[in-house]
Amino acid sequence: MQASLRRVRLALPVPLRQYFDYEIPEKFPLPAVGARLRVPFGRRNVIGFCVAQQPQDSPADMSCKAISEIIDSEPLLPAMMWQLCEWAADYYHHPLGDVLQQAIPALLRKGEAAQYASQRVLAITAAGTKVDSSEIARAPKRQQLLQQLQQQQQLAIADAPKQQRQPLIDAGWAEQIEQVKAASRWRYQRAEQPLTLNQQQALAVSAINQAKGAETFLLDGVTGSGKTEVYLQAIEQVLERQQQVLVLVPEIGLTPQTLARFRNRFAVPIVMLHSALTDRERLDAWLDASNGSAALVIGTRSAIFTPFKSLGLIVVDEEHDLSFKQQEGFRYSARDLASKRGQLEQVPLVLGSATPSFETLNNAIQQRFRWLPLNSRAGGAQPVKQQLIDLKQQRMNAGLSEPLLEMIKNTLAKHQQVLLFLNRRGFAPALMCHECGWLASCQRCDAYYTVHHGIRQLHCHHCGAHRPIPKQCPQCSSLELMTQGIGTEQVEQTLSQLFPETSVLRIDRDSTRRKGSLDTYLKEATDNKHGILVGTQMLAKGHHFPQVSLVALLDVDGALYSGDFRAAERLGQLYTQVAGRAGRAQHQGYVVLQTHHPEHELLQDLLNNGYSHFALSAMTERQQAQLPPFAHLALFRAEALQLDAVHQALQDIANQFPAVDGVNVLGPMPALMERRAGKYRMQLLIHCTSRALRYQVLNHVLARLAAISSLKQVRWNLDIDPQDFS
DNA sequence: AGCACGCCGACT
DNA sequence: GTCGGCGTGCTC
Repeated sequence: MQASLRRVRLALPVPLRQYFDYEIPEKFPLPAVGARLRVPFGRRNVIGFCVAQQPQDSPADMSCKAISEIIDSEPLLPAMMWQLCEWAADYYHHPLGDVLQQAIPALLRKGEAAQYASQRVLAITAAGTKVDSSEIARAPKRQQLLQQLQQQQQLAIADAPKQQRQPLIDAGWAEQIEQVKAASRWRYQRAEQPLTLNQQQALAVSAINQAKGAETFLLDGVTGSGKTEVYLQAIEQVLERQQQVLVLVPEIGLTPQTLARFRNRFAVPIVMLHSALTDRERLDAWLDASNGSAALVIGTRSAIFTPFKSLGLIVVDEEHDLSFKQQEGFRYSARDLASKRGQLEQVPLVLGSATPSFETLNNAIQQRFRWLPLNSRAGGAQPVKQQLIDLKQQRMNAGLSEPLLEMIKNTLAKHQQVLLFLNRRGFAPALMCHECGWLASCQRCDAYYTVHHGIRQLHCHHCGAHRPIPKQCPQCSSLELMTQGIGTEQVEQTLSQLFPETSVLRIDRDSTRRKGSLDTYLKEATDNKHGILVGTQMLAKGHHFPQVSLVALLDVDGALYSGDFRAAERLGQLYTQVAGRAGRAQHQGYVVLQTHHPEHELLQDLLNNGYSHFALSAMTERQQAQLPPFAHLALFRAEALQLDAVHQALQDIANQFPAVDGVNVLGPMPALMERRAGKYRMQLLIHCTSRALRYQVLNHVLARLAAISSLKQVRWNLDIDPQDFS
């Protein structure tokens, strides 16, 4: 019968919503569910995970290829991680094979054994143990090495120079052997005394420590209120119990300073997972966490998939940060997966932010999360003074109003720093003909070219196309071409001219393209080497410049009237984070906002009543409009060279949706940028009143898509809980 | 997603 | 004459 077929079902690392069955030749044992296998797939070899042994429904008349290798004799991942991946594949309606692939380090994806690399070590032999080291007293270096070996049994090759070790090897006292690092144990040790907590901090620490099982906490604290100290003291208690801790931080927040803060406090093995690691270092870190050698793991988004031997606490710092959501392929939210992981492992989760996302705030309001507010600023820092500058009727100089220039002048006179934000890099966002109004636009996108003065080029920020700046209008041949709008490059240039005595530093994607230059610039900025800092959002996150006392957002109008319903939330977060950068030290801080709409209600609310109040009002609007977090969205995106193919494919998807109360299908509609890199882009928005409904209806629809031929003409994907509608 | 096959423009 | 551009189709 079918059960006699020696077959396995595999989840392969391809974005296809199906499994693949393979024969197991007699010479192999049946692989364990969860083990990796190497198999031929099309014209190449891939590594997949076994999801079922001897699948009963494998069609006997279908011929299957044979596997080529069983890599793991037992499941690669602990049961908990396997469950998390299965849950994620299900929740995000994403193929399990692709989820598993993203959940493991690159070397494991390539079929490497889940082991430390073997290292050559110098080990003492039986003869070497017995020999009296004074025999070679005339060669003191060698004698010292021998004594070291007699005490420690072995040494890394790097610690034993060839000139000294070779004679010992020749004498038969020592030998070089290949050795695999073993799991190590640690004992909790505090390196530095904790700070004294204020009442709210103490309350927060004790609430977290008394958590039963999988409780989630929102640590809601303004900048400077001492969130980190709460993390540290909550972590300490977990480490004391010999349990491990996972800390997730935003992409940009993983700085040497972050690490230093933890290192200084705890004398335990700490592992950092950041983008600069080699594949080998990543696997070693993964193993350290998995076998318990690491006490603390600090990492960005993908660190949520790190297996632990004994996890005791998860912390997500700056939980509102967008970098926790992966924006391509498997579009998971590490923050939301952290919540699921907390439930699976029955450990508490701490979400920290000065500006919580509306999703998290709503969960706190609904009492699904326990709300721990911290609202007193530590160290008695003065509150910043806020100012709205109405740009209507103002004379402007490269995006800078006269009142703002005056404030910059005053700040520089006091030898304090100025921080300016403008979310547009380049010199100007467009080039226009003064005679006929022609605008230089990208051939492949629905977008204008951005003018970059420094490199004398027009750049399309959407497809990367570039060309020289034309001298003449191609439409009317006029020579009067002028730039339109302001970018960071222009602000930098103008400020350098206006304040020739002051060093102006620009920090954006263009100025920091060289590896390591961001760190260098940030260090220079911290050391007060530049009076004025101009940058994009990149400059807003997690950096503290003690000498900054004036911060300004040069143009916030785009966020007030944007097509994206989350724009106001983001502005509120940016403004609040940025305001926290002003005057954390002893001097009075100022934060300035330039706008043409000073009367805008949300803006007034934000300035007069603070982020929490602003968030509650903005959330009322969301509730009235039935938008997240009061509804649950999914977004199908599709692109292709022919517009009608894209439209047809999405229309066919839309037609699969049953008419159900609580499910609304909106579209197909053009994407915010309908044409990008030569392709037409459209989207289909699915709006549901509950998660459960969304889950069911998408399962129903996705099962039917394989039969739809129009989908083969386009590239499409599905985004659950989309954060961005471009 | 790869990877190959397959058909049209600028090079040795 | 080919190298290579990426459009199209397939993967147990």
